[in-house]
Amino acid sequence: MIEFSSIRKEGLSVQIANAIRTAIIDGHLVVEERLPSEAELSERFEVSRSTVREALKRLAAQNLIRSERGSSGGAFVNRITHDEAQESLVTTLRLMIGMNNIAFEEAIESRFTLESACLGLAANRRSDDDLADLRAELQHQRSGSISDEDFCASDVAFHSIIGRSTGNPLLAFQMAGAVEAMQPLMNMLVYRLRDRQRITDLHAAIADALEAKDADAAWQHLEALASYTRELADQRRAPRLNGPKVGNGAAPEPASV
Amino acid sequence: MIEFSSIRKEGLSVQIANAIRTAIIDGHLVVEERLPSEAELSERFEVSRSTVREALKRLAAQNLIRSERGSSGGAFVNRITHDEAQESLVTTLRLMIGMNNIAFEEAIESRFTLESACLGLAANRRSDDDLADLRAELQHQRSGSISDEDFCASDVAFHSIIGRSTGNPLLAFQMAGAVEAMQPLMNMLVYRLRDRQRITDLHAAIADALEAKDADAAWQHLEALASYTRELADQRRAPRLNGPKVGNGAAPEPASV
DNA sequence: AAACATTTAATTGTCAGACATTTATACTTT
DNA sequence: AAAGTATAAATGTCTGACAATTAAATGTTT
Repeated sequence: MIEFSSIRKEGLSVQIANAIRTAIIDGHLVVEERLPSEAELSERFEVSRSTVREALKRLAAQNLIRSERGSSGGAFVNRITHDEAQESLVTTLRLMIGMNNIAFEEAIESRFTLESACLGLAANRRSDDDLADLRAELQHQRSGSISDEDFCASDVAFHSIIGRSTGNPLLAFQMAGAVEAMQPLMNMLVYRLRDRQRITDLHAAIADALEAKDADAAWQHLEALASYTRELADQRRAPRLNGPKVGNGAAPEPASV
Repeated sequence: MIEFSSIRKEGLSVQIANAIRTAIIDGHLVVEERLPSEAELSERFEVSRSTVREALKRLAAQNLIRSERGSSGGAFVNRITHDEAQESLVTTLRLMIGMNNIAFEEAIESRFTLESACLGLAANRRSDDDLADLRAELQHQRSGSISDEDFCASDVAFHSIIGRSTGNPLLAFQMAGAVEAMQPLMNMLVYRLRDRQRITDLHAAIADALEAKDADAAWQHLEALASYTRELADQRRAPRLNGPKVGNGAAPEPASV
């Protein structure tokens, strides 16, 4: 184990959390290594066990460590899973969108910009498996019986697969995170049946272009999809201007479609 | 305030944290709203104060809430600042890179792919202020006296400004996060003086292209920068194969396959 | 009456010690 | 040898107390 230097100002638990976090990120504590027990840490830092615990909870919330109970238990440096990382990414992006006056148009633009960058790579690299996955989602979307929620989920999946098709796990990660983070926004759009049809057709066109490894065509159809999304967003807003004032603004969900 | 439904399995503090987190993300608790005091929460959830505290610490670690002391203190739903969000993004990306076998090439590709997407927008939208900021960083990079660390920091700043030049705060956010997250990787590259010169020249070429609003030229120079970065990375690795064993071995680890 | 000082109340931060729960290991019994 | 049992070590939770901080109420002086 390493020596933690002593502590001075600001909340004790915060300082302890920072000390350990730094040790992890700087690599002094490697993945799966076990930290000293809470009792030992509290002696080492000369604080009570509760204080150490609060520090550990902070780190656990960031997925940096994981606590196991029992005789050979303790706190271990966590090998973060892809899912945990993605959840964390999504949370961060959503907070960023929700609390920093990000306009709907900006969010859409950011997402489609990222996706169009992915498309360039995906068109050259997509595997047959990727293509099959895309087709599977398309079929799902075409089945008229699925709910709005399922349609949106399938939409998220479709675009995540495009990210995956780049063959670059980091790009796939960012792409999937962005798409999922914006799902609540997309959910606000009313998907009438006709809209679904149009969207699914554009998805199909993109899949075709990827199959043909035709990046230009893929871009063109993605651009069409982006415009159409903006159009739907405008439609949803414009009529309201003359209509009755919207009660909440947050939860649209017009009764039934 | 809202009613929290009662709790059953899994760690109590985790459940409580989840309950409150959900309330925040779903908008039942709005920004700057004050949560009940720890004492009240512990009554409401029928757990001890320590348990509630650990839950709150978890949320605080995710920047979801902030605790203030004193008479009118308490836990408040946090309006996350841009910097906090970015720090969180950077941490997540770094964990993802460090713990999920992301190759150097993949990281570089992801970063330059994102940046090239930004360049297209930035070429049309960059303000004169953005341009001035880019020039300022260039001048800084040209002053031969700065340290390696400062050079890297300026490099990060330069590319973040490109993200900002898109005029899209969300893209800027993602771009800055990606660049900063990869700084440790870039730092591994030895920057000889000649390298710096070359890099700065390419930066200047990009800035010129942005000034001329010439997206194609900007892409071309960014591509050159990407290639050069890959080249440096290769140089750094290849000679080692015949040389003495590397002390640390933090990155490679092909030892056993 | 206004400015300043003091007390008070509410709230989070920390501490200490106890008990409950979980889990691996060592031991005992069959 | 296998199965069951005790044991020890660790985290999870509870309880109650005190310290530190802050805002507001209260009191005091000019």
